[in-house]
Amino acid sequence: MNIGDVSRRSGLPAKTIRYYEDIGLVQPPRSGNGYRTFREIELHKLAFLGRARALGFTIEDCRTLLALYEDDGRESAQVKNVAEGHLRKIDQKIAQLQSMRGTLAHLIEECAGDHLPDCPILEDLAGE
Amino acid sequence: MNIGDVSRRSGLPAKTIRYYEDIGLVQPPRSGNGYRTFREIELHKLAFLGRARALGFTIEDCRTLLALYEDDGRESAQVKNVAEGHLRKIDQKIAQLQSMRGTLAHLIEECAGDHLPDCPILEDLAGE
DNA sequence: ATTGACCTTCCAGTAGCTGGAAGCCCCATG
DNA sequence: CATGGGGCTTCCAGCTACTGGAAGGTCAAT
Repeated sequence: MNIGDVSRRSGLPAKTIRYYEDIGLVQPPRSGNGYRTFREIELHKLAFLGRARALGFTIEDCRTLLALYEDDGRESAQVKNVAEGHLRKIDQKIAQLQSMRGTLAHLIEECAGDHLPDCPILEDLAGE
Repeated sequence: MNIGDVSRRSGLPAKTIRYYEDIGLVQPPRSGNGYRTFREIELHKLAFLGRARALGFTIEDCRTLLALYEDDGRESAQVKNVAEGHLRKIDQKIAQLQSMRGTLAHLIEECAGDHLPDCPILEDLAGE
């Protein structure tokens, strides 16, 4: 399998796959012409990475999760720990965005949005 | 006012203030020794930027908002338009995060988090 | 032989800073 | 007057996770 096939089958852009090789997440062997050749195992890892990234895990988290996945001696507590840490980060981000959203939506409501220059949004940003 | 004073009064790190000068958001004049000298107007702009950034506006949005703020001929509709665009982006991010959160929280619930290797989180990432 | 779709590497850029090095400047103290 | 400490300067590199593009090699079909 060349990179294009893997890209199609994993849903990851070829550029991303090369990048993942660069940072050591996958190690596809090379064939005589220098092309990367992917086996099912690499495809599987890339699909794993794609799903983990889709859940918002950082690359470093992905590296950890992949290592745990391949470690038969792992304890599910280790995995859960990584996931819980990530969940907390997500919750923080949601809270921050919702706080911004609240302020912003309020300001937008107050703003006439007409042809006149008076604008409560700018007034707020200017500190009244 | 030197950069340290402005940093204290605006709450922005000195590094950030220099960066904002770099990208043309403020233009503090220089005194004989090469130091930036800030007047009230620059401090005011920086505080404006700090508030806009705290609401999550991008630097480019900030640039636009600052220009509108300084333009007496503006129409509040222009400001509202920028704010509404930003609100939509925030809503998209919140939705995405909440979707991730949902999946992740579900997986975490399923995971025993004990000393055994069996882990539904990893199973899900591996595609079952 | 040539075309076109692949593949390769390498460099640069994205957003918004942040850290650190090397080196002036200014004021206060001894 | 020398020295020390804090503040200021510039410049370069690094962070996250890719993405775009250039220059060039490879392969299969016509």
